[in-house]
Amino acid sequence: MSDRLFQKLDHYSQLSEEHRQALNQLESGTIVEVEARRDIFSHGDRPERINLVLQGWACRYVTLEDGRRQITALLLPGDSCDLRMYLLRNFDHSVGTLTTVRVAQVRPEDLQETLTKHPALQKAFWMSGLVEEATARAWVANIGQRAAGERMGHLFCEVFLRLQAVGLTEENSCEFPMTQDQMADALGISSVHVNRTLMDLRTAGLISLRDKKLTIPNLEALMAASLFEPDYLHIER
Amino acid sequence: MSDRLFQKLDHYSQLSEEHRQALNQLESGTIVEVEARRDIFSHGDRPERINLVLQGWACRYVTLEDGRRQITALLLPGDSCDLRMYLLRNFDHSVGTLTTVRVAQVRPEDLQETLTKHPALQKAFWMSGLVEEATARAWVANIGQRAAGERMGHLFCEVFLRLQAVGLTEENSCEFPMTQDQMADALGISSVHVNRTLMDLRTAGLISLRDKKLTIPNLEALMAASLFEPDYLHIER
DNA sequence: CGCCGGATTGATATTGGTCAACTACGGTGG
DNA sequence: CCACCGTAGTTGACCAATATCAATCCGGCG
Repeated sequence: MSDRLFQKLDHYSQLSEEHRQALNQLESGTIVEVEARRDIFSHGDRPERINLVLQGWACRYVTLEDGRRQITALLLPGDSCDLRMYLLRNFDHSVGTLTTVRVAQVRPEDLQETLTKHPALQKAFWMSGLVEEATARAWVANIGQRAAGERMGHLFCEVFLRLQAVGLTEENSCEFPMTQDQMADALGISSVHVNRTLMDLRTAGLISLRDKKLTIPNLEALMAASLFEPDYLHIER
Repeated sequence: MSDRLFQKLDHYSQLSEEHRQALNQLESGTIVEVEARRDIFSHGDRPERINLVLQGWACRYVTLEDGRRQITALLLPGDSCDLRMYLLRNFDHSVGTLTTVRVAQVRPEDLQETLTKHPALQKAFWMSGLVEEATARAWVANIGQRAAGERMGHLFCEVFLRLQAVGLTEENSCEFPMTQDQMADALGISSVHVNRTLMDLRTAGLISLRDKKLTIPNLEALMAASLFEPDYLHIER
């Protein structure tokens, strides 16, 4: 009974207890536990079920023929791996776990039915798709224009705000279970450089990161240092 | 009477003459000509009308406070600037023209009505949204992992295939009206480096580009050199 | 003719990548 | 209990890609 999805959607559209029930209903079907570093689905697969992340972190990623890998999005609790994708013949990217992940598998028809019955949910899901698209564009700008330190800071800000929106932060800290290798794949820099950049942010007092726990003593400061503008997340309510 | 939108959507969903009529109908309302280097809409604006590109090139872009700019997507004839966005309160990015652009402005209600009447169109529009999202992810991977030459080659391949899908290529060439500064903003490299990288591709015989006209003597070769995989475009039919 | 935007080129500075070693630490089998 | 191993993190030395700065060139146009 995790409720992250409800919390997230509630930012996009005014939701009621009834909607919460409907979502819980959806999530209460098949629940699967996937261990870390496994694919939830892979490039080329045919979409069949819709996977909702209940717990743990996953990511979208693309691999080039020669093995280079780019993580293109993080999937946190409350996110959907493949909402809407069942229209496509094949997935054009993969989704893999970063930690152990618990997903709810939903049949597209069931989701469809729920959405038809609840227009507010329909709107909320629709908006969450828009936000995902906006986030992808923000990542393009992040990787294309920002220097390593800003880039990493931007990622930390995004993660913190997204986790906050689903109630997974404390005062000024949250879980951050990615390894430095994974961060390298997400930021488009080498893992050695991730390590050094991390040091810089630490010695600048902007963050601390130990034992998979991220602390941001002054979020405003980190946002300023990273030129982070939160509007693309559309967390408004 | 440009028909690019119809040609594009016809790749996503089996369309008929009737659908073509419906689309022409939609596009026949307000038509606006926007000169080069103007915004069609700007970051922070409230979405009101839906803009369809009939002719010319535009782009989505984000600017950082200090002036750095990243182009996050190209909008070619047949593309929509802001389909679906009217759900959002404010735009989180801007759309600007690269050349003189002719756009059709459609009221969301009119589009909605057409889509309700024609499920095949609804599906096609839906898919075009998915493709746009997939393209954004491809750009993340492109900028994050590829070296300058591959990156530029990837862009050329994408543009060529997208223009081909709407009937805007000849044998092995197409228009390519971007300046080197604009390419720099799209690829996340400096304009000087764009120039040198372009030289490399030219001397490697992979492309020629003169007077805004791009020629790709051997598309297979360019795709291989750029590690380009076309599946994210979902041009299947 | 003179100006201007874009393209081109050279010289030099930085950032970030690569390779390789070494540390820290938790888990596992003997 | 300890030797061993694997994963993740850290560090140093060196190298390659790309940025920056500054000229110069070129074609179109008032």
